[in-house]
Amino acid sequence: MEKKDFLKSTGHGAEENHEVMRKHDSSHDDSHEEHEQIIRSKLDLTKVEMEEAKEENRRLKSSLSKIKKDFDILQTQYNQLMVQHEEPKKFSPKGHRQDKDRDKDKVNEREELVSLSLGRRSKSPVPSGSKMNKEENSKKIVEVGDEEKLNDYEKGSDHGLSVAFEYKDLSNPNEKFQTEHNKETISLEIGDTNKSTSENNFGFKNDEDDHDDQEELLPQNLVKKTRVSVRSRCETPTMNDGCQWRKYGQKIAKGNPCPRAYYRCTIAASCPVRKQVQRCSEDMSILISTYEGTHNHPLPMSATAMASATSAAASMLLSGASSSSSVAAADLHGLNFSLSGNITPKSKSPFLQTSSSSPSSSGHPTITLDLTSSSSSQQPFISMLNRFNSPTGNVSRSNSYPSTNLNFSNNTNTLHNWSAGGGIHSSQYRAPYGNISTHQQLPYQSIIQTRTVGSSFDPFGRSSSSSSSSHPTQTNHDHIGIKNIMTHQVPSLPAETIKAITTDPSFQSALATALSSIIGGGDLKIDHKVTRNDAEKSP
DNA sequence: CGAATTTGACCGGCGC
DNA sequence: GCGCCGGTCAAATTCG
Repeated sequence: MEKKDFLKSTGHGAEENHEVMRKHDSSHDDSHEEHEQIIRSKLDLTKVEMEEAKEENRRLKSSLSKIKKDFDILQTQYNQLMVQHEEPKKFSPKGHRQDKDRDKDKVNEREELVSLSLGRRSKSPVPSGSKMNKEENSKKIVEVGDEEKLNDYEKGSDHGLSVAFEYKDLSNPNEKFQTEHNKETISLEIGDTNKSTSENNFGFKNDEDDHDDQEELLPQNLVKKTRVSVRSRCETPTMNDGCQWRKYGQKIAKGNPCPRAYYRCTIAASCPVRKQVQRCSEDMSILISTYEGTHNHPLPMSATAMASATSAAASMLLSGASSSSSVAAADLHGLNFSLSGNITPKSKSPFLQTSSSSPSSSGHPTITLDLTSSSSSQQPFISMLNRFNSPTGNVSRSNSYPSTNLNFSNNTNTLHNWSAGGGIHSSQYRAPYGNISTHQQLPYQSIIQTRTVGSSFDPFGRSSSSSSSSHPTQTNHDHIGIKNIMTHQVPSLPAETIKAITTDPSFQSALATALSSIIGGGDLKIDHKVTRNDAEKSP
């Protein structure tokens, strides 16, 4: 495409050159040589430009192929997990074949739209240990849920990937021993949200009813909804996060002269997701966007990137809330994820001091992604992710609810990249919302399942385990394995969990890919749709 | 003219 | 019970 345009333009330039030549021939024979020289220099210049364009095209091609490759890898991993997760339930050869076909179809459908599920749900107050034997608990497991069960749960609406981080209080000496001597692993569950009695589900809610049902049924619904607050330097009124929002209110909040704007997701009429946007009273250049609720519809690819980050943040918050009072920090290649497992006001950080003016301080468990930067570098967010060198570990708490700060502060001004980037009308900006669960995770509802082998994650909810490589189609373990994740104390597990996730090359790759779509100004319109319904409809 | 935004009114939760 | 405050509603207004 670019090449074409370029050739077109250069061709046009050549014509002009010829015209110039003709003019000179007819009028000034004396200066003919001089003009010829000029034309030659022009031609040389054009050639150089052409070479540059070729080089640029080459770079773009390679980057595109890299993105494609990453996406393929993620797809493959997801397929593997889906097959794994269906296999235990399919005993007949027929069933197996159906799985294959279904898997095939899923690949095709996935190319249409990715429904990324990033919320966190807890299905039951019952400790997971009640259903799992100790052996299972002491192992890290990668559960691939039964799709039918999931369907029961999700009641036939659109489905996203469900990722669950489970944390278990390893009070059992044996289990402690394992945590101390074995590599920590993290349970990543996809799909089956019913199987486990306690799990954190990252998933789209399918509809408002589903959402409401959940709130009615769960004891933890007594606790306020979890929010993810994103602090970013942004000149525009709102951040471009990939979603469409409609403003429905504005208020001057106490303690902050800047008005707080209230937005509602308009991608789907019934989407319960809300967003609050407010400037920081201490630094007007900082925009605080707070997301609440879970989308009940597929997200555009550009919106899933932020969703990935915010879901990780939400998982940290909730895991942290369920852990002990120690503060855990994970330096993820410089992406500083810090969290505090305690809810004591003493753990407030300087960051939190600004929360009085932040929408996140309204009594909800809030996690903050600090994307503010100290410099005005315009490097892409991806670069930041790759560098991950933030030295600080901000921990924030708001009110009596756990609040976690994910400090993305680095040398880059990620805000500009994440924000509208100019040119996009505020009403059409793309917004980051993680599909964050709206329910508070109670400590006993979290489980960390450990095993002696590493496991891997990716932002799309896929997981793999080196011990579960029995699946014939599994091919990417080397790529996604989590390396040397050691744990010594239970309290540090949430941070370690995040570390495990974010140190995973595949995670970074996927995140970078997704973010690319945003940074690219939305030119990369890849709407991938993965809906279970569609998948099941296929033969 | 329809859609989006603005803005004052209203409601519910919470603390005193 | 009252007042404060955050959040939402909905009529009025603005915008494209």
